[in-house]
Amino acid sequence: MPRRRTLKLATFNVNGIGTRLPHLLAWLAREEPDVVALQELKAPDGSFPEAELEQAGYGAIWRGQRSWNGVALLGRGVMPVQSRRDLPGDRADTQSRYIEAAVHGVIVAAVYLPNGNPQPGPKFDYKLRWMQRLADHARGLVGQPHPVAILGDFNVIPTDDDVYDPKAWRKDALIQPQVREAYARLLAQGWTDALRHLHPEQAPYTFWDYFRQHAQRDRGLRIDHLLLNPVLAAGLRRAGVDRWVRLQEKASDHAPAWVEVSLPRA
DNA sequence: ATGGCTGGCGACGCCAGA
Repeated sequence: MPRRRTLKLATFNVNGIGTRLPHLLAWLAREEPDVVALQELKAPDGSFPEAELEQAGYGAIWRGQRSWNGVALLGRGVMPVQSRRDLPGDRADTQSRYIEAAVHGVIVAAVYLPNGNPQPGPKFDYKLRWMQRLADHARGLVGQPHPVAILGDFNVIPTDDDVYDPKAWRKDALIQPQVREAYARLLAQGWTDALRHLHPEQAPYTFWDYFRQHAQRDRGLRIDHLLLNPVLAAGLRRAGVDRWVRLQEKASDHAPAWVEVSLPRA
């Protein structure tokens, strides 16, 4: 048997890197993930806290945007080697929602799917087109002989088990049948939804809105997902959500979600 | 059934989030 190594991959929608930097640093120090996908930086490229993350031991690449969106990839002790900073399929799309790199021997895509509200409407149409573009690109990744992960905020509630009250969200873009079908078609390429796979009865939520103390009462949604191709899924060991981050003062409305995988040593 | 909260922007209230 070849020697193996364990890697922890995580995704975290920070809802503003400026406001959330202390939370991010505290979480990195406590949980020590090896690879991190960040979403909703809500900051231009020049405002990314490169030095603070380097001080914390992480190399980073990012694609920011003023006010909205923005994604990044972090590598513990290494600099991610960027392979893409755009999702193919629409040259006119300028929103910062995709970045891809090799990190610790894994090809990792950080994604921030469009919210899609209100639906129906142009924003919902954009969401569906974006999901189709993601599926087209992912088809070329899933069968790679290397480990590949797609990590991020998908803005998709996959099933009624992934929301505290499906009725309360029935008109929302995140739960619409077309969106669920698009997500199911993506998975059918051969991706493993890691949280669902290891928690088939009740997968943990990853988002709780700011209303009515929903975080404290665990009335949430599972919309941040970690998709693994078959090579990587073969080494899947554990998966979870660091809900303690969501319960901090001034927290993001999302918590970090993570997987632990065992890989052959290169 | 509705409105509840938060961040960014830029200067008081608005847009967007999910």
